[in-house]
Amino acid sequence: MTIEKNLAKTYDPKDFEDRIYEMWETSGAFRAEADPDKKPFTIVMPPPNITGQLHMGHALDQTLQDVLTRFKRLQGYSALWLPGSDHASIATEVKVVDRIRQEEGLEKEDLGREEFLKRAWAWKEEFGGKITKQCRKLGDSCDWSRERFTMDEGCNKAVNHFFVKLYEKGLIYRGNRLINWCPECGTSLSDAEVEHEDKNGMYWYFRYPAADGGEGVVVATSRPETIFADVAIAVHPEDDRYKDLVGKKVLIPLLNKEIPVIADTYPDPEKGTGAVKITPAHDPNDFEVGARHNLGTPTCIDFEAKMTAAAGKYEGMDRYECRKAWVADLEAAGYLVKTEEKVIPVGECYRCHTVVEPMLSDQWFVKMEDLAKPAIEAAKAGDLEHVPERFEKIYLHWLEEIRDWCISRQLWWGHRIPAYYCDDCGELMVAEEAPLSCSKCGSKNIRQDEDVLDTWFSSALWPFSTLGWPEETEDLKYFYPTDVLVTGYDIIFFWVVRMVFSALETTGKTPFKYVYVHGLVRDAQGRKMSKSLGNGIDPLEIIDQYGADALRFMLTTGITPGNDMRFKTDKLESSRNFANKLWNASRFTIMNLQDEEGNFKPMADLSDLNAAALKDEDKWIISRVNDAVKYITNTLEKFDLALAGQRAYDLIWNEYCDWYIEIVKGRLYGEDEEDKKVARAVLVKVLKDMLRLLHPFMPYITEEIWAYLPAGEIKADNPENFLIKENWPLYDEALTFEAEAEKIEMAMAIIRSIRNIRAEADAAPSKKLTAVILSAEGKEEVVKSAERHVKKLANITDITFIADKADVPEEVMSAVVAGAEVFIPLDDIMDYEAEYDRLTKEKKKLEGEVKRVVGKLSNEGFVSKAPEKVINEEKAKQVKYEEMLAKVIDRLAIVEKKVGK
RNA sequence: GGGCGCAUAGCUCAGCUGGGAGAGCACCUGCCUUACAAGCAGGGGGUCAUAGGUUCGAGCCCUAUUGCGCCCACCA
Repeated sequence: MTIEKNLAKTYDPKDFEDRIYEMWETSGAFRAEADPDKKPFTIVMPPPNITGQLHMGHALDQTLQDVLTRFKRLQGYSALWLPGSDHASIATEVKVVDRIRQEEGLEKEDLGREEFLKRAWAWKEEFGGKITKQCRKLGDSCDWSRERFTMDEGCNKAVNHFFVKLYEKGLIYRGNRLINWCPECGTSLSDAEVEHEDKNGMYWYFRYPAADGGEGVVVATSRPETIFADVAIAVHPEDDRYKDLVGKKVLIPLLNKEIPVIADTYPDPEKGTGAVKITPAHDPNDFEVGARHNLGTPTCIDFEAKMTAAAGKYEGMDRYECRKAWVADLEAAGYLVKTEEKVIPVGECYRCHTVVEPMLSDQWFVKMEDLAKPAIEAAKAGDLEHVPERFEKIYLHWLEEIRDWCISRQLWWGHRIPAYYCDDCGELMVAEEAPLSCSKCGSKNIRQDEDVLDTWFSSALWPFSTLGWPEETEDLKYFYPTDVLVTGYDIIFFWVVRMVFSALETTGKTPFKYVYVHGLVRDAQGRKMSKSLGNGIDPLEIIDQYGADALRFMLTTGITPGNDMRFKTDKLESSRNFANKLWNASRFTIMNLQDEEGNFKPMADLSDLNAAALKDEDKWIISRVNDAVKYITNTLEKFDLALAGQRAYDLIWNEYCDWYIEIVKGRLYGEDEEDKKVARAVLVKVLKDMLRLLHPFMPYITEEIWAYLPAGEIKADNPENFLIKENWPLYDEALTFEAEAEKIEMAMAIIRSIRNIRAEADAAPSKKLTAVILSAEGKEEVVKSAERHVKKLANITDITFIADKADVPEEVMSAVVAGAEVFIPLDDIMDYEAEYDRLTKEKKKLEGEVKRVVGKLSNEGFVSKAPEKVINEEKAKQVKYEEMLAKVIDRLAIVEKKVGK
């Protein structure tokens, strides 16, 4: 491969992003091995659904993971980011059913289970890999050689093993219970899969006349269509209004069926009429009451949400149509006492948003109480930490309130439940492998349970099933438990909670130490991105337009942990511009390293910084880098990526580009050959450190630039020299050069003040000026050291340093900085009005500062109670501001005369 | 019914354990200065939602209030 000598003129991420990704991948840079010489760092990727397209949520989620992985990899960890995808039982089945309907005009039942599954697998082969290909565009540095699928052989084995284990411990059971049923999807749902929404609804108050001809009782209901399955009316035992009715019978209106009035503590006398109709088959509370009183469980709604024969003439009607007709009939017959409009919380299927029907049905359940307890304790003991902390509350609350988990689904696509029934004797067998004959009667007529498992049952095992569990593999020993799980707050219940209790049950350890929770990416108006709104933004289009690095930087620096973010293009543009800035600064640096042939010129040896002939600005920028190293490392360790990224931005743009490069230009274009070697060496050293620091955020551009720098001895075909495998810079106390930094900061202050004077006095930047600088006592040397920089960066031809106020020339504009006073003679274009305005403004500002500081220091309470350090700082400020203020007032007196005020 | 988050510059948001209010974008002025106009230099702009409280000191801690948003909850 031939290498251009310098970077392309313009930054165009399309030129290199794909090429670099391929280079990383083929060279095995993402591969992580169980290396005993290194410490492990592990993240398992939340597996995207095979049905999905990569959306902004993935982009955020994955970029966060990639930043952490790359950071740890640079730090020398054996960093494993394990990718994969999820079979997404319901979602995929729906898609495949749709496809078969459209392409073949068939329903899944027409095909039969086996044929259907063939289609589903074909679908997976065809589209399942799409999303992982899209991940590569983002720059995800995951170990693709370990890519897994929640329904692959290993995962299936883990699922069966886990199921059998729980069954044998009595933690999985089969039961006939009320479950959440989605009539549209035709399957049961877990509690987590039901979304609650407040809807405008109605209470209907109906009279249930007494069987003996009395008035009976009035009952409120929001679901009149369930009346057909009423088995009793319940009242509170201490409710005096109904005392006489208890034990008697009332009639279901119109049906004239007798049901008893029972006493139970469930009804709340304050609510409704205090009397409640009991419909055990269609309401969870009623189910409990019914069970307590042995009332039976008649049904009036079927699995398609249609009325059963119990509804008489309404049989076959949709539940809501029936409601309308039935209420009308009741009203006509005079049973409707009143209605009341009311907001009613309704449970909906999280997939299709059909209103869920509580249905009595045979299902498999995980008994949660014993599993939840250790998961609660782990969080309380700190074995599991949520970032930000507040999400622990959500996690705990859910676990504390948890009810048994319904895990069977009436679907075909998924892990089939490893339970078998003997057709002859009805024996139930649960086993990892299908039994050949009945363990009880020996019959060969064995039939596997028809249902599949909740998708999340297999996802729950993801952190260890992907590493080989239930086998005790080397990988499992080395990489497990994982370090951090990165995910959105929206799936804490679905997934995080279940991973934790599953892991504690099987491996005895929390599956990860940290749960790093992020928010949602919303559109520019703050709305949730959704298919129905059509406001989703395709990450691939953004990458195409701005480059993956810009997108990544925007996503990772635009967030506050745990909070939602808005997707704004201005932030994206600013990220792209930042990449461009880095590109150009690098181009400048490389250009100055090379001779005409493009060979690198000699550079000073910086291995011993104290021995090297470093100038103030060299030491200053080295200090700044060192400071950034500390800050960025610390913030990344705390998962505060945004702060880390912003510090890198400041370092590169404000410190390196705006100041260091501008200062160092004079030396690069100068005569001192030895000093040029130093300048070049520092330029590269600092650039390389910056590239390392930025690499986790912007991996492509940093890797591309790296390949053009000397002494990585970058050969694009030598993977050992890739930036991705470099070392993270280390903070070094010895690299803080305070004295030199003070000098550079003085120069910067003086330069800024002169530029300000220029702007105020309309003196063009190209106009050459001279300056007179008066040093404060003790600051002479520091001020003098600014000469070279001020001349160069403020376009000053000559500077006179004075120590006596008497030497200040007559016709000047002036500015006060801490430790010095700057005077610019502007004889021909002197603008005293501007000068007057400026000084007045400056005076006001300083007066404010002085007032505040003096106020503080004259406050008895402050002086006696504030820490000494703070007091000393305030005292120093007082001296500084008073000195500056005095100077400004002096100047102002002179200028006032000039303008005649 | 329970819980949580947010309210800071025109916009989007930072602001770590309380100690001189910041960034990006937008805006105004001047610059094609030999890395970069996706740029450079300079500048304007904030009673940190409201009211109390704690403290020598509050954007930050406590209480209450208002507004917006989110989550949980077995829906008579």
